[in-house]
Amino acid sequence: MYGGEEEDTTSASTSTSDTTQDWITIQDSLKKRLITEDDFAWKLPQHGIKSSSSVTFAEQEEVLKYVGGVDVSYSKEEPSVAFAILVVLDVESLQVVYHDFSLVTPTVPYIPGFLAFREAPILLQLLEKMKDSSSSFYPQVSPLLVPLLGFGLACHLGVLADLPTIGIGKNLHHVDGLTHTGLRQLIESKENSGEDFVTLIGRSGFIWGAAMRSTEGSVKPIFISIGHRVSLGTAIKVVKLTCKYRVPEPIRQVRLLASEILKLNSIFNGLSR
DNA sequence: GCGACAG
DNA sequence: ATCTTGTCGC
Repeated sequence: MYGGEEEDTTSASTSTSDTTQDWITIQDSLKKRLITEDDFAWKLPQHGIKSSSSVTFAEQEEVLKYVGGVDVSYSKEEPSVAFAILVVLDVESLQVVYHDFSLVTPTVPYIPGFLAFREAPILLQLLEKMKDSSSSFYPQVSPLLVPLLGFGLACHLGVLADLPTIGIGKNLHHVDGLTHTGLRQLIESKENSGEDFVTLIGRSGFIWGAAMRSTEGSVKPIFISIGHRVSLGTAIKVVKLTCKYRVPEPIRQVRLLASEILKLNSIFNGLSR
């Protein structure tokens, strides 16, 4: 695409390029494969209760043990350098039991609304590499740091990897009538409901997700949305299990590893000039 | 009117 | 996204 075919960035963005048109088509086909209810073999771990005496068949079901965290981090100084990172945490100890990363050169541009086309393929590679190696730590579910969106990275990667995923946002996006003040009012009206989360329903009636106070002391909520193969109710329970601080541990740990890797990379660059 | 609009 | 030290507070 050369002269005269550039995207109009000055006026209202009603124009869409050929690539984004293709992406919309792909997105629509992935949407059809999205499963919005619980569809997995494991059950949530029992909290505290340990019956050593009576072990029934029901109790021998697979229990959730490994929760994944993925991220793509970009080097500021070197635009051709990025890292895709995967960690897996043991849900009981919240310790990292597996980590892997790959150096990637971003080729797909970042276009708002289409982040998944840039990041899902490289994250999928890490998951498939892990699956191919028959690692016993392969995640049973993975939260991803994404805001509440209709069909974002969490859904996109979930479908591609056929992995149960959960969307985690740190901020509220003003869509479908959801506003900061509206949320504030909703929280106040539900203050004595005994729940530590509120369900976010848009003007259209669509359930976008939930806002949850993830830690006792935290004022600012996190925003939980459906990814693939996990219902909102289950998503909330899984997130609660992994919240030591406001941001769920799998995401916090993958971000910590990301900053370490970027730091080392920048030191390495510094030595060679 | 301006800014913000996942990274 | 990426860049950041110390500092305040529980």
